[in-house]
Amino acid sequence: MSAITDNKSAVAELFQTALFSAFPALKDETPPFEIAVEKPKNPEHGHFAVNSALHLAKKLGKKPRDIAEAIVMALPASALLAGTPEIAGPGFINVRLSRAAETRIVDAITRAGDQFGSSEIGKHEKVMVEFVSANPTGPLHVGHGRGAAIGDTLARLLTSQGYEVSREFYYNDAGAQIENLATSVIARLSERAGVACEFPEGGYRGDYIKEIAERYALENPTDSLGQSRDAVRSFAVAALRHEQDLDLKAFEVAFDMHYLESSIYTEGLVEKTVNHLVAKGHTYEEGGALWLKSTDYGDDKDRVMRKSDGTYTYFVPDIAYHVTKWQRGFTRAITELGADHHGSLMRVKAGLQAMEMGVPVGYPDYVLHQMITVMRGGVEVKISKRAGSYVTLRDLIDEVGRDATRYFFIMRKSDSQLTFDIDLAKSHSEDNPVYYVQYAHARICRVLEQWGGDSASLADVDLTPLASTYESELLRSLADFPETLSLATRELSPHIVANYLGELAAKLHTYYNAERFLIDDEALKLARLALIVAVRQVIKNGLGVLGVSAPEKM
RNA sequence: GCGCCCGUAGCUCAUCUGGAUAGAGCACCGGCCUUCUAAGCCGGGGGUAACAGGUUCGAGUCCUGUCGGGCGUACCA
Repeated sequence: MSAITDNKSAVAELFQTALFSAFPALKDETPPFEIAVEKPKNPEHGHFAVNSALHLAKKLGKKPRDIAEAIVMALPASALLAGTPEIAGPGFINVRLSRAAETRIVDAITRAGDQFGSSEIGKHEKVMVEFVSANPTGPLHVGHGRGAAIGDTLARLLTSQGYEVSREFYYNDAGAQIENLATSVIARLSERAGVACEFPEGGYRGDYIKEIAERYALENPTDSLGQSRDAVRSFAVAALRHEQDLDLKAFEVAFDMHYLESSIYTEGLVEKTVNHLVAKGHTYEEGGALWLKSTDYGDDKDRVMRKSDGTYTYFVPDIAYHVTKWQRGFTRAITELGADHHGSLMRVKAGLQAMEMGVPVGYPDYVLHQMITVMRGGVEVKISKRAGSYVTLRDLIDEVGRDATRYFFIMRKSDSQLTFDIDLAKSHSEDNPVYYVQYAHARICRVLEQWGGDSASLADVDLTPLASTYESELLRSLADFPETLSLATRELSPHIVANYLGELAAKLHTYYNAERFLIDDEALKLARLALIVAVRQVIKNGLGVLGVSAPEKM
């Protein structure tokens, strides 16, 4: 529980008392009318605003301003408030906190430290975040990178809010893509051995296929033509999985579980799922195929589950996989995908409902991310040498670093398109949003270093000397941090955290440039240092949620 | 055709469960280096929130329609 939540709910409680004493009849309503306290955008409107007078105007048949006045008159005395709240505009009541109430947030941050901003909202509910889930058919590309950054940040957010989080990677290691991979490697093996062969239509053409063929031939001299298709296939999959693991490690994204699509087949879950759906009566046969009546559950057309040739379409294992999530006890599941997969959402949700096994409507939550355009020197970069047709995650990490890559991937709403400007991500200037935030952290470290005292000794400093508008602005922002995290978690929107940090850093830089910290007035100096130590803590916690480091020097 | 997402300053984007005069940065214009980092600061111009309706005391935000952009819409995975 943070101090500002205390302030906000304390203000709400105060006004609730006043409201009921001014208009006792409201208490008898079911449910009783509740005061809503909000934070005005404009600082001139105080710390909090109460707009209940506007809501109640019609109900009470009075003018909003008269109602507001009656409420203010009925307010009990409180140390929380600075002066009498004023009535403004059409009937807003603007509340200003006393200095003591306003600065409480600094103590709260000091006490909570790295835990500041976390909560128990999740009540240890088990939630699975599935993300990346790339086919092991090539190096990870920038889209996977965006998915990795978003998924991992969501997992961190959920953890901070008291959920029990499990990260999972779903490997599509079965099916046509994998056969295509094997075919491509075999073609390169033939080529390498000087055997004439046509490269397969739609095969993977990146240089990495040649590398794999080269290694396979070296390690399997008796099969340098790749005549053992099974051996080639498993060699290639293992090699690419290993490479993807290394990329993710460099990105500092770790998974608790890798779920193999092939295990869905080997464990017979496909048949089990189909039989279950048939038994529940949600299927029919037509044209030799077995169809799911997904239109009964909101899909725009029915879907084939078993083709007339007897094989299953891909979405059956998708359903079976999501069933396992539910059966493994994940009462919440988040599936992070590229937006080009959005066609499968409705089918999976429909399939899960048709299973009639108590899965809540809307399960799982989908978070989709839009395409990325990579820019360098003002022109779009489309190709990496190794992968051939796309830019790899590794290219970005190697060129701009993990911190900038992660930050850039999450700083925009995931469902809007992202332009990744490599020059910007590398630059050490305020234009670079990551640099700007990290620099704020380093700058505070620098001031403390110059001061030379022990920052732990600032814990009990008297904060009442803080009086400038810069300081009020910072206090206000600090108080917003817990809500920012809970909002970002609720909305499954990591970019909210990045936006917050950008604003906090801007306020810090403005403060830094306007006021001096190392001054002769000892009381004011210590108060200011205590404030910026709190700012540093919040920046560190915020960057931690994004998986970005908070450097002490830059 | 149908479904999903998007449309806010010249550009990139904010605007928290509907609130008060829609905000930042870049770019542009004008000032500031004897300073804890000029890797910076201060000031200025710039808007019919795609468009048209509706709900509301109040709409960029919710609903409907139109236009524009992206993606999807296989007995492909």
